[in-house]
Amino acid sequence: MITDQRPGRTFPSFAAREAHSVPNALIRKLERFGTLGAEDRDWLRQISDAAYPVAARTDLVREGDVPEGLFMILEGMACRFKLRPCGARQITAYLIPGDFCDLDVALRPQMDHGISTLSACRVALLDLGTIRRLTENPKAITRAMRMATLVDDATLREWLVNVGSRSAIQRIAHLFCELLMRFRAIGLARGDSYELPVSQLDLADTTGLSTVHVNRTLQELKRQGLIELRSRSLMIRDLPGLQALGEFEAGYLSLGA
Amino acid sequence: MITDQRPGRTFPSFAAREAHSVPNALIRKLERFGTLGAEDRDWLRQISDAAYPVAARTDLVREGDVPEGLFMILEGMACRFKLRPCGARQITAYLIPGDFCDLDVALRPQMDHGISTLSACRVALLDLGTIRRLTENPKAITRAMRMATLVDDATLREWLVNVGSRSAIQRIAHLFCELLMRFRAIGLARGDSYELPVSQLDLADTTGLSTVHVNRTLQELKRQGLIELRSRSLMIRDLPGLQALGEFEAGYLSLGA
DNA sequence: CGAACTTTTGATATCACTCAAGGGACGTGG
DNA sequence: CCACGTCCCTTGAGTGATATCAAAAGTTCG
Repeated sequence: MITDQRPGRTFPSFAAREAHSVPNALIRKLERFGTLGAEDRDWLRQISDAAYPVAARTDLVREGDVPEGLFMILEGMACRFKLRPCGARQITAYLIPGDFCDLDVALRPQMDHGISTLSACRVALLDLGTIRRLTENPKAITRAMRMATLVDDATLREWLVNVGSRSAIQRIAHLFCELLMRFRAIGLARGDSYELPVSQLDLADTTGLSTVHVNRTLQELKRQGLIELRSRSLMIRDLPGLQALGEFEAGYLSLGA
Repeated sequence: MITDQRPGRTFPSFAAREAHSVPNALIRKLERFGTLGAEDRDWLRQISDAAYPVAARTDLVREGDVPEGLFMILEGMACRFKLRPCGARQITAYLIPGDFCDLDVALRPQMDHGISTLSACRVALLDLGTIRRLTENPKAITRAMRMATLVDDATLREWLVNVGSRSAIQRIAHLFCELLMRFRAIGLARGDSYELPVSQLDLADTTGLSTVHVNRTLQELKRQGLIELRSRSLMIRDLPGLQALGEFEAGYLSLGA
């Protein structure tokens, strides 16, 4: 077993690095879906500036809540999830910087799922009035946001395929490839590695596996020389190999662009 | 084994019965999300009238296609699906009368999944121009369609929970409950039963199980007195029991309304 | 009445789960 | 600076749910 954990966590440096790149995360993400005007970018920058910090493992919205607006994650990682009566949690999406929850919140009388931070985050909240204006009078930025939502939907379908029909090792391989591409797209990957502030329990609730089996599967991925994972920092050592194993095709993330 | 299959399929009578109720399926569905004007209803009726028949097991769109418009299912059942390199199919959604695929097609450069009929269907196609007009200048009907899309998303999340963390018997129980509610909502259920023109192979590709295990699980559901299933006609004998088993909560289908 | 598909059954294999316990790492308070 | 509690990760052993393989029986349709 290659454990070799460093003494300290990487969170502080993670946060420090993000402090500079993040005003861009949201903009970078949306610009992939079409050119934004200077006005649009200013507006997005204002949103970023108004963001506030939230501790790890904090609920932003709970299932059944009447939504107050649209959350945008500017730093850190969060997730959508559903809870089963027995207490089991299924994570249905990861939210990384630049991601937001659902342009159509204003139409939603109540949440059918919860949203919770996985790591410490910086989060902004767009109020319902702003969203209504955006959706009732669509402009360039609305279009970009709608395309981002299409990607989210496609990602959810990929996750269903993953969990519905792939083996444990394939599920994790696929997930790690997906996250690499998403972190790259917002400038938060260096080469083939990125910070993954997520516990093995979180991975288990994501992939529909038990924690024990996630642990063993991660070891197998390391043993095969496909990844390294220490201190919540993931390095992909053999990206083509990992992609082949997880049947990862990046198309769905960029909508073919 | 309680097989007791009737000599003929029920498709003909199914189609005949639908011929009357279907002009309403789309309208009934959208009216649950807000009052439509007479003009809106007329427009929907025109769409219904322009629908054409499609044979069972026919692809409407394939992954990678550039979408030509928005499909609406007016009779029969269809599905969204993804294919894995090995040929395995994961069904990611069932489309029943009144369902349609994605108001934002116009933004989608290519399909990330396929759509195929499961039974014989009547299908209408809205062209891209119409959709652009609809989305760029939202009106009552656009709002209703957006809400329908929110329900589709919520359903997809439920499916992920189903496949990601429930047992075989729970997955099928949950699915059958969901379909009952959806068929009821468009007037295609009689009491606690409905036509389910779907093979056990289709159910397997939906639930992430093998056909063999689907078969055995269906037998177990019958043995427990929860359902009857003959000639593609499903009768739920103990709805509360089936709901409890599948942890089915109808909320996500109606957005809490 | 034969071909293709679907459902059913039996036997065997395996992937992933559960239970149980030990070992790190980190934070806190004494 | 140490003692303690809490997470999180790791490991072992045993079990169980579901898959796979193979084949027969029923169904549909031309």
